[in-house]
Amino acid sequence: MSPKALTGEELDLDDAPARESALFLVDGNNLAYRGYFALPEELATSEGFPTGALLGFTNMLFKLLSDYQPKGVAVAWDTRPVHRAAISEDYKADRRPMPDLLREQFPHFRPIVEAFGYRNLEFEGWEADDVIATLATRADAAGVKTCVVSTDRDAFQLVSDNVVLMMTPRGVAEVNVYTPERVEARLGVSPEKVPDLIGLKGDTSDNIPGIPGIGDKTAAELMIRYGSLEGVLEHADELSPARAKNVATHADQARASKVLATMRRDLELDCDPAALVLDPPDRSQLREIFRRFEFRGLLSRMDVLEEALPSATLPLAAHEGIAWVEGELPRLKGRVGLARDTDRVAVAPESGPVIVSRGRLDLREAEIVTHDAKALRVVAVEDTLIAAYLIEPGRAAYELDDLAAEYGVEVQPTPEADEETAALVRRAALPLRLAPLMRERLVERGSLELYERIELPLTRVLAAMEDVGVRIDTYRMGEITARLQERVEELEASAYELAGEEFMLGSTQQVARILFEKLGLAPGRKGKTGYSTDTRVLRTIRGEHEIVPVLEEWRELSKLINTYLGPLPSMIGEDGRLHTTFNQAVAATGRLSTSNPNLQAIPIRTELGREIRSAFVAEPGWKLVSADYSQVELRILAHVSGEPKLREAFERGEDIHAATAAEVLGRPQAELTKDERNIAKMVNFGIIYGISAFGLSENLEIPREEAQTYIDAYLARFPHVQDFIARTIEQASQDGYVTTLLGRRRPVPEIRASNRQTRSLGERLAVNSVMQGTAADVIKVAMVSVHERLRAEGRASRLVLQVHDELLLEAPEAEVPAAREALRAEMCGAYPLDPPLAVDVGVGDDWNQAKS
DNA sequence: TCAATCACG
DNA sequence: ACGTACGTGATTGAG
Repeated sequence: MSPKALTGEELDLDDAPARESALFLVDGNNLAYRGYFALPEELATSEGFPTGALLGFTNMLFKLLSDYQPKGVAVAWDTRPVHRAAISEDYKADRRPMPDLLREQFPHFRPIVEAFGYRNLEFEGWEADDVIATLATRADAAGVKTCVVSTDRDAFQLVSDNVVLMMTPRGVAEVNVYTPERVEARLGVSPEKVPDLIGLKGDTSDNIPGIPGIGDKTAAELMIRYGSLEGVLEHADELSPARAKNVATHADQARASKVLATMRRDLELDCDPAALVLDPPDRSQLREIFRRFEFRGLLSRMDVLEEALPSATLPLAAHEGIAWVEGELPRLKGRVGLARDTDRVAVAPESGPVIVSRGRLDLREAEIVTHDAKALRVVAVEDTLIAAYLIEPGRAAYELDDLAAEYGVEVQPTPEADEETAALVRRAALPLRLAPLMRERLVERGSLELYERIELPLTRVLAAMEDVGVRIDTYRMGEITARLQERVEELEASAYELAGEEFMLGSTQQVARILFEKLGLAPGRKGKTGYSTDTRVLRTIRGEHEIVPVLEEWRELSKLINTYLGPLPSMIGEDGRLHTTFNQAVAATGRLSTSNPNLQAIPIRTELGREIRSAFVAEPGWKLVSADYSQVELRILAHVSGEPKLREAFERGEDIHAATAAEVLGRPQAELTKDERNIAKMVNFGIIYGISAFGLSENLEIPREEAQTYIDAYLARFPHVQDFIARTIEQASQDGYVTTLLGRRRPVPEIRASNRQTRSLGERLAVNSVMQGTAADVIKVAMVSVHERLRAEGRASRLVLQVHDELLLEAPEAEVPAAREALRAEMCGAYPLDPPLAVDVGVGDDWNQAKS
């Protein structure tokens, strides 16, 4: 192929290819100069401020938004060109200084970019074209349709299947757009050969010498004949004698010119093209700018922008097909997305095809980015599940596809694969694209530390705990079950006899019918489906009929059998241990939860419950060590409120409920009755839960007025607590969220509801989340520290369970003292609270013993 | 699938 | 005059 039209005049260079572009990368300096030289120098405001360059520049930015529906626009600016200067000393020296008229206008370019909702990019030490080359290359690799806006001839080399080049041949009114075919038609060479071409012919505007006497035409002919600059130099002897001599003498200069003309495409810039998403244009700001610079034409066309609103997000493609790997062990490096299904793994590198393998992959040198690292049992540098949870705790699910849609991230479909494989590939590729966007959100929220220092490391700790499990004494459990089973049957028979009929004791509706209709007992509260028969109702009518205590006991026993004694033994693994699942992205407050089985709800409050708990045992020769925080939430309350009376009571090591009662009643602790202490205890709980008179009255089974007087008395005696509650509610109503001491944020939209009931709920949530959430933060820090300390000390001791304010550890007998100390020290030192954190540690052969 | 109940913190 | 204590998970019966 020969160069058809060296000027580009006869070529069709319409802008249709640019209309497919999602991302526009603009060389800011280039465009500023372009505007300056294209428009009359005397263009100025009525007060004489020059505006020519600004107008040309602004017209172009306006055109991008109005004509091309971009998803993202970034304008790159030169900084000191230290890197380029190192290659050619002349390069910098030869540059003309910026004309004064342009210099005056220069400070105004960046604010204009911002007003359009575009991004300004500047990277210390790099020029705009290198930045653009790097970003265009990354976008290309990711499959993002990109348009580079520059008149720099170097930029031709960036054109590819995904990248087009937009040039403004005269002024900025007209645009030419280059695809690879058009570049070849214009220059006679494909884009990747552009540096060779410029190396030969030079580029006066960029001070690249090339070979004197070789211009567009000759350079193109030579390139077509020999394929590359090196090829031309090698075969110089085949040329006419005069030209051969010329080429030979300037060979080095040509090689240097090629280097100069080669754009740096591999800068280590901290910038993801996917993050260059448009903000909506700031119309009032734009109007203000247009008015100030007297851009009347643009002002009158403002309405065009209304229709040109960009879609909110920049879709991004992440992979180029699939590479199948069988039986090998490829060693992967760098950031990779990772996903797994039942028998295959998929690994998505930043660019290039996704690897799908049935065999094992060597990921030791890879930085894994994934969704739910714990489930994959890998250590990840990014976990989009965890990040999404921190950004938005309390949502029902964190499906990768949902998140992708919400963040506007898309990956290339893989039509060559079956549905299952395509989904697997997608799950590997998506986290890689999502993670940087989520990271940005975490930074905005001040939750990055929480993410990196606590939640991410915690995934490994939890995985280890799940794997270890907890040993069950099945014999002891079977014994209890048999005993209870017998008793339950007795109770059932007895209940039928007392009721005069057989009925389902597990049916609240049938129980209600028996109690309140057939036997005529006084009904208590009612729910949606009828009268309640819950524990508290039964307790109040316990003396009224013999059947009631029977029902109460049946309830307790059947609960224990159905929820624990029955199911647990069948869930024990081959290792004789129970393996729970820790859920790190469920609780809105930041707490963990456990499921299958829920080992955070193992009984303890009743004697029978403690018996069940004693079936949780240590391995022979080992011990269970239990450490629980003493009144963490109230200590956190004392800390965040700064209430001296509360703080001092903790400092003195007092029984906090007794101390509260004594303070409120104004009497010495020694004189308090059990009831008085219990009331104070309930009030303390109430404060943590976000107190309400109704709630307290329900719980203490006292009139609401009385409950209110307790609350009033409490708040009067602890004014800092009252302040804290008021401040927290005020803050939450303002911000719509509350934050824990370690930067965990919980949105509380309820607090702005117009419905009073919902709003009250929001107030309670706000107050409670600060304390419950901070307590969750604290124990998570402790878990990571304990785990890492034990590993660093080379101990066999290991964490096995977490129950909100308690850590359970299993230790070989010889390690018990060290394990105890590790727990105590790391738990107390997890956060410098005032009053300080305190823990109670116990050791035993079973969980019940360890707790007493 | 929902409501009620109850195990835990 | 409302109707709530905060956070979980598992089981059961009812529709």
